[in-house]
Amino acid sequence: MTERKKRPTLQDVADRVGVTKMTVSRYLKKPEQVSAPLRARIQQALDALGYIPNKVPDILSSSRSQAIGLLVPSLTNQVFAELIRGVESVTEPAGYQTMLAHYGYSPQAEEARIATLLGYSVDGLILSESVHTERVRRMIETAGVPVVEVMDSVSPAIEQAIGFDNEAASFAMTERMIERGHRRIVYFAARMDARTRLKIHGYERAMRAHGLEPRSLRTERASSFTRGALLLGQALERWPELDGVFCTNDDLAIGALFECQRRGIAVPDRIGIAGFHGHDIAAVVVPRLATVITPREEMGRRAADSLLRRLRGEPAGPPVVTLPFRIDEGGSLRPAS
Amino acid sequence: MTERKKRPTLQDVADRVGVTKMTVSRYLKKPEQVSAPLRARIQQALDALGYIPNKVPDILSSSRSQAIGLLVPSLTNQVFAELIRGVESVTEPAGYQTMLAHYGYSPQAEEARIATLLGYSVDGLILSESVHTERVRRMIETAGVPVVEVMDSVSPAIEQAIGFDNEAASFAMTERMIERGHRRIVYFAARMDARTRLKIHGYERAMRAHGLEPRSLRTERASSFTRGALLLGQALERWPELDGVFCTNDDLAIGALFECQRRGIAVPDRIGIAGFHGHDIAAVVVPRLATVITPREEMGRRAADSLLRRLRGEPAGPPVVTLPFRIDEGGSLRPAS
DNA sequence: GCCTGCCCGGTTACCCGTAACATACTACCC
DNA sequence: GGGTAGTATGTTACGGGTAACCGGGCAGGC
Repeated sequence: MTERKKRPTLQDVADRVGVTKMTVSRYLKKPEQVSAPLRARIQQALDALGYIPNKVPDILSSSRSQAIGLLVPSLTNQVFAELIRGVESVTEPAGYQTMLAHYGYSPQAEEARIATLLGYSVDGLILSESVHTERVRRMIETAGVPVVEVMDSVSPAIEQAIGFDNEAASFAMTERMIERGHRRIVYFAARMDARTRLKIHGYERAMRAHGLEPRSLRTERASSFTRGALLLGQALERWPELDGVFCTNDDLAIGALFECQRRGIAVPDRIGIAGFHGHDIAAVVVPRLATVITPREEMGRRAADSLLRRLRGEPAGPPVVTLPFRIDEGGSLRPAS
Repeated sequence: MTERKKRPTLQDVADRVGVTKMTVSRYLKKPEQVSAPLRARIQQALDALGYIPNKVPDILSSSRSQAIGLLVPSLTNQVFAELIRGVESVTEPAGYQTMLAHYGYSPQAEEARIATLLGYSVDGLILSESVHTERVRRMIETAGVPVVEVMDSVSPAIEQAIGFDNEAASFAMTERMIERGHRRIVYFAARMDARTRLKIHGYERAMRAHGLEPRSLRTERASSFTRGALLLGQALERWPELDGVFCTNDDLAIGALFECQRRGIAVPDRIGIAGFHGHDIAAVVVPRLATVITPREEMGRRAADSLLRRLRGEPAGPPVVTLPFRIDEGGSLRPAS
């Protein structure tokens, strides 16, 4: 059991058939160029030895891996699961492998992941961030691989950004809450990344535009249902008269919603609650959660599409693509009068 | 912009310094073997060119990639996110790269993913399934890489299984529901994989042991909150007198719980609800969800640990490791009398 | 002065699949 | 029968980092 068996190579298969490995390689890639009798014998040898194709030598000599790297900050966040699905719906049919890496919202970790991916010779990168270390920009530049950034359409892109306008989305939802009669609205933020800052800015701009005072509660911890519940408690202590909560994502919002239930606070009569992203769960809680529905899967599709297009040598398209978002009021805001 | 700059190699760096690439390679791996003045000049050249280490040639010549493959059926499922975290908490400090692949519960897709990973010369594999195609077993055998299977501790393992007893866990929760006074309990299952079958079996065994009639509702669709809500509707139509629902995972259970809220059905008085896995959300819904808390992260840690150990040539340990589960009654079962 | 040993850098070969080119052989035409 | 085209296989070289081995120069001991 401990004798290490070397995995079979093309040469092993070739020896067994009595041809050169080139012929076997041809059979695998362009079978019609190999005579019928040989085809049968080669296939037999492949089966007998259990040959597993080895991409490494080809990557080495061609410097092309037929793989792209996809970086997401987190895997537990539903948003990125849907982004991944979008990317793979394009890369897979095209015969490209997607290498997934996550970096826990840390720019340093992102840098390390990118270095690793480039070490495997990925042909292109999709990043979920618009803020990067200087070394990231340099690496991408010297590696000469195409890059697309997703999730945001505001910050200046390395090459191309495909996303939506976080600031505008946040502004729009805040206005909607105000229209529905909510006034003393508190913003719940978790991790303070660039996108969160944009969203807070949108919220504050909308509040001020209506002569209202913005108030926000921030935590450095990761967002979660539990965290949303905790934040609601803190907010009520600090601003007992609050009548609206706008959360940076659905997790916090759902947590806040449950905490209201637990405390017997009527939603939306006493407090209106809104989330961000529009996940499955927003549609099933009672009352349904008001949320901003963002084009997560579409961003993935578009980004992958643009990347593959460029790998085929086609032009990159516009440097910024802004996809639309949509507001779903659910049942957690006061009804329109 | 369109001139493709080739990414710098060790040779380029060496030329710039006036040494051979071997010396540069040494500097990167064992700097103490290079004289101090050269060290400085090499570092300068590395910075100037922005050299990015290339793992591919080394993988080719050593057949070792310092990477392991981790296969999970789904990324949207919280369970696997935690499994991944457990694996990486071990592989990362050890300097191993984790290559993630998902296969949507399809054995054929699993086979394809494994072939791809082996094509990149991963040094070992962690699989989340105990049922595999014949070709999967053969590939792993001929590739000669160590494998660990997680999530289940019952089915015969390829080499080693680290998991928990799905059947026993399901049996235990069913008994608990019965103890709490629920009798006409319906089982909600989604995708019919091997683990689901084990869980159903545990449920049925417990029901029969108490002279109760097992009833289950199955759907081939993926489980989700929405699906849980739908199943509850169907179940009530078919068995209006049901007083308990045991779901194959928390998502379905939460969906069912909300549907009860929507219909004004009292939980747990009229209907008791239990889920499986013990995610974050189970603890925040009102009432808290009864659920089986499974050792997701620990399975990942143990599996990675065992795999790395074997890669260092140490013995594999027992072929089956059964980790404990725990039942959390939450508030969605009737109180103990 | 010569040998020993160390330090530090260079040389060589290897991993394996495939692009590009070369060659053998057949068939067919005028 | 010589030329041409086409088909089927072989030959060669390449990619880039590193293990294993080699060798020059210098210090220190006797």
